[in-house]
Amino acid sequence: MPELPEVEVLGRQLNQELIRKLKKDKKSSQISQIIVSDLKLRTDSKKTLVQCQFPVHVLKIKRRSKFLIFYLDKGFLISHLGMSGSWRMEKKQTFIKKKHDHVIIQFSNFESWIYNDPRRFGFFEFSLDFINHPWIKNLGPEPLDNEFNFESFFYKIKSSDRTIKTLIMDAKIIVGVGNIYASEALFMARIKPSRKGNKISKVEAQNLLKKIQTVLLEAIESGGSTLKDYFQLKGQSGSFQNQHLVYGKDFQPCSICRNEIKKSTLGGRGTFYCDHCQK
DNA sequence: AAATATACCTGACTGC
DNA sequence: TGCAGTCAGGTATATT
Repeated sequence: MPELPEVEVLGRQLNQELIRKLKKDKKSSQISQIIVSDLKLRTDSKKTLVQCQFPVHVLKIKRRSKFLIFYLDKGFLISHLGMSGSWRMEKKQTFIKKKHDHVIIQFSNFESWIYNDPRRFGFFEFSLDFINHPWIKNLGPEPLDNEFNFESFFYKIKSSDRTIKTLIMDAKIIVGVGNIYASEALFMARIKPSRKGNKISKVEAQNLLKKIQTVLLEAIESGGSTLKDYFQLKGQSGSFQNQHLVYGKDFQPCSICRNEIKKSTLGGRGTFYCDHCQK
């Protein structure tokens, strides 16, 4: 499900919730325990959690790439939603458990944050140092970072024989762009997804970066895209799916030229584009 | 070096 | 109704 905008929205909501907790009383941001189901996610969460000393306070929650990082007073919780993960909150100690609840963060005031993930492609680990965590340390730059280095981005593109869509979905080159927003940004930039990186001009790359940033920001504004599994903290859907221009629109008319939107496969992923508008 | 396949999973949907 | 096959917002690794 979740690409940068969806994770960002969730992170902001969790952080807001944390601020609300902190206003109430200090103890409400204190985690008393974390309960993990026996079914493994991508990795064995339990193995890493034995290092976590309870109780522990949550200080803030931030997104890095498609990961949510919970900053604790000692260490970090690192969460990734995979394809079908979601977080929800429960106010009461005795809440109704749902199928595929895999992680329960229980606070000292008995409120909980629960991670649910049918497909279990998600990821949840405790780590003393997230910067050097194997899944974090090789990540490329954030597209919405003011310090984003365009020259370095363009160098990686122009020196590659790979298709531009796989390049912008490569987290070593730029993080947060998944299968939906890659198709959307390329359409907005009028670039065919199958173009090779070394055939992209500097001006095109500049424009593409701008469109990536635009589409991500707009999606955040809309609360993300909800196709099926993505929900916000209190179960709300995002609405950006209503603004998709090409993703999932094969056989439908292009919003610009009215020719049929096409679907192909690149890097094993469904890819949507307008053959007429995108060069 | 890059494209492809495989692996990790469940669930929704299609066609017979 | 059931059963097989396909596909899905991700990512790492192995193989061609």
